[in-house]
This record gives sequence, C-alpha cells and structure tokens, in this order.
Amino acid sequence: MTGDPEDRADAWFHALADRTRRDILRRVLAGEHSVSTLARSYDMSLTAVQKHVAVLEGAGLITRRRSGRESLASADGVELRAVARLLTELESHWRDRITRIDALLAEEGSADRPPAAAPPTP
Amino acid sequence: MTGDPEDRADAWFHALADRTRRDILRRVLAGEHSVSTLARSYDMSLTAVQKHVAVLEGAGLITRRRSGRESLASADGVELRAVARLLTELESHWRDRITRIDALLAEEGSADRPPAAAPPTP
DNA sequence: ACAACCCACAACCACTGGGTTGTAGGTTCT
DNA sequence: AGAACCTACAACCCAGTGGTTGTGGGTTGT
Repeated sequence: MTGDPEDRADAWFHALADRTRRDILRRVLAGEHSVSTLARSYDMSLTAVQKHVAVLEGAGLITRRRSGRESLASADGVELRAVARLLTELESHWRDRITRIDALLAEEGSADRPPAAAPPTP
Repeated sequence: MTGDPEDRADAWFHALADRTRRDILRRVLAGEHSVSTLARSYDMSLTAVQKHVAVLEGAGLITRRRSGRESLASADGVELRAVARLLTELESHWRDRITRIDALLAEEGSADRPPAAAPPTP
C-alpha cells in the first residue's frame, strides 16, 4: 500500500469493477466466509476466487485471518464509506459550479434591477 | 447500454479506476471542456484523451455535444450520486449484520436476566 | 498413519486496456 | 481559397487482467 490517495482510488475502483468481486464483497460484508466456501458459489476455479479475494484484500476492502487450515475473509463497511466519500468529493466540483452560476445569475439580476435605496459599491 | 445494473456498475467502476479519467471527470464536473482543451492538460496524445472521454461517456458519467468543430464534454453529479448509492447499498449488507448481531446479544442478555414481571411468551 | 480437505504459488494463455502513430474529414479564420 | 484547428477512426504495441492447470504443504478427522 503506497498511501498515495490516487493509488488507493485506483485499487478501490479496480477492485470494484468486477462483478464477481462485488458479489464476494457483498457476502463477506454479511459475514465471515472461507475462500473455499466462497468458491463454491461461482462457476470458476478456486484459484480464480483466491485471486479475486487477494485483489479485494490488496485494495483494503476486506481483511483475512487464518483459522486452522482455512482463511476467513471478513469486511466492515468503513472502507466502502471512504470510497463513497471520494465520490461525494468529486461531485462537489459540480455543486461548486452550480453555486457559482447561481451567484452570477444573482449578480446579473441585481444589475438589471439595481437596489432602490443604497448603491452596491460603497 | 444494456440496462443491466451489473453491467452499469462494471462500466462505472472501470471508468473511475483510472486517475486520468477521474481528473477529466473533475474538470468536466466543474464546467464544459472541449476534448483538445482537456488534452492539453495531460502528458499524452490527444487520441488517448479522446478514448478516456469515450469511456466516461460510455459509462454515462459525462455527456457530449457538438459545437462547430469542437466537442464539448460536460457532466452533472447525478450519475455519481447513483454510484455512491450503490456503494451505500453494498455497505448496508454490513449494517444488517451488525444489527443482527446486536439483536442476538440482546436476546442472550434477556435469557441471562429474564424480565421480573411478565414472561416474554404470552 | 492415512485420507480428505483447504490454501498458496508458479506457469501458462487469451483477451482487454492504455498508449502510440498515421490518415482523413469537417470548421473556423484570414 | 488556403491555412490552422478540432475531432474521428484504424492499426498497431506492450503490459496487465482474468482465467486455467498443476504441484506442494499445512490441518483436520478417522
């Protein structure tokens, strides 16, 4: 993990950009699952599922602990909230524009119809 | 666009999984930009930027309109909110688990220390 | 001790993704 | 008309991704 926000975002979105991984994430968010248990749900080899789990783990979206011969994957929603927050920050660029446009319109409006009492520039 | 939610999610996250595309999205959310204007900001060919814009458009994250010889890209935050909503839905799996665990703990607690007055099963 | 099971890892393969260059067509400006 | 500009598209290259099989090692149950 490099710590660079852009790298983290790359890892997050890349991990989420596969439907199998999203499904694994759903299951794991609902409770701990072993890799082989997860693998039984998909029409692919165990190794493939292993790799998907590794990608999710590398992105910090899930964690694993060993219990005897099996490796249990679990996840909390905290990291997902971080991803959602990033999207909200992106969206704020748009909201900024909207408020900027509103400000312009208001200014224009006041230019067309100047205040009756005091002039705007003291 | 297939309309299948999983396909849409694939497209969304894949589009967001590239820092150049995220940056383009930021700029475009802040206001309309032509493709060549965008291209000037990056150390890559115009064609590469064109492709990035096409991916974002394919994912429904931005739209384009032609104005004379240039193609202006713009975006609103609505689609991004949809992505964030999807993440929140994923996270809800986790919250469900937490509330389930809380319920179990509460049940256990009441079994250890049953109510003094009325029995729980009427 | 042995079989059955779960996992890790290496090697390989087909396909996609991000990047390039080159060519060509429509627009704007002078 | 001609130059400069913006975009579109095809063809290609290389790296990475998602998938496979095979091997091997630790764990559990009989």
